[in-house]
Amino acid sequence: MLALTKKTGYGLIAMAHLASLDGQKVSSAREIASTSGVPAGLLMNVMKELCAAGYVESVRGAHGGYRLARRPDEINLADLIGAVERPVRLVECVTDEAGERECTCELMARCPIADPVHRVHRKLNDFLKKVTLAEIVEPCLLEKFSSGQTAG
Amino acid sequence: MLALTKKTGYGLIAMAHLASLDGQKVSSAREIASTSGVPAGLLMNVMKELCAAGYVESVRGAHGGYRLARRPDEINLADLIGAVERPVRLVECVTDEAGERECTCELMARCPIADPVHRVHRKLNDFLKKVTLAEIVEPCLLEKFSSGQTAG
DNA sequence: TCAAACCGAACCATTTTGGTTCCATATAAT
DNA sequence: ATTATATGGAACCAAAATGGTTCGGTTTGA
Repeated sequence: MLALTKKTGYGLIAMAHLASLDGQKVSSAREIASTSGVPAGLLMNVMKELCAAGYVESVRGAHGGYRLARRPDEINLADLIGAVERPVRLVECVTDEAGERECTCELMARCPIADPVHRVHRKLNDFLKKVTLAEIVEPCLLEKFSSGQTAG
Repeated sequence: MLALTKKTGYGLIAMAHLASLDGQKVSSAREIASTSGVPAGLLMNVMKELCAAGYVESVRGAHGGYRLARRPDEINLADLIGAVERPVRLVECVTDEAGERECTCELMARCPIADPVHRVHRKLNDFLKKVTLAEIVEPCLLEKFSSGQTAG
């Protein structure tokens, strides 16, 4: 459908939330969920994936939670998508993000559009790599500095 | 999954095929299917949709088939996607291609990322609008003019 | 009249998504 | 120690989307 999944959307919302925290503070998945209105159980799963992918750090046990593991401008949409949903793949016959063909699509031999479409795929990926969490999160940060830390 | 559906891929292949025909010649869905190795029944459906959307013209009856209804440089990927699959929609809360919100997403009121994500959606759409059939089809056209009409 | 082609509409199996639930482990507070 | 709260890991399921088929109808050239 050429759409992000809800998991990615929820992940973005959660990362935006975490970006609005200061210092080493953590926020639990349940907390993020209730603040943002996202289903808690699903968000828990997403957070685990974000953690496994190294975008957030977890603190276990009571008063635990998550915090960002990288600066927002070091996190881009393409990688984030790869962490919580299947990787971007404009067409089936391109599996790695560089757009190289590795598959054994039977159409490939006579497919008249493989090369140009792979080129488009690479351009799409470049585009997504340029979209950073920093710019998605920007209004949240503004809010953070103007309204004095009401989140949480 | 942020991927085109196979229908869109098949549609592109078919349009590329049609672009390689000269003049007012038509090619039947079955013919395109057997040439390109795409499942015939499904391609028939896709062709109907492309026809309904005005990208190809149909000639009914024996010796009928399809031909392009527009110049390849007047057909862009964003519109084509809209014709054969559900429209591009980076997130749920944006339904029209301009990226304006029209939905009534309950998260909207407290969603911290709606505006930036909509901005990204618009940029994605602009990108897809710039990808024309002409550039996807280019190698086919080269083949057409160099090897003297072997296709079909 | 017949066969080839489009037209319209169901119909179905598989895959993906969205979401829940359960159990195990870690840890702060009592 | 016990308990409440958290993550970690994995299975599980329903709903939606996709990929593909099929059937009956209409048009039209031979």
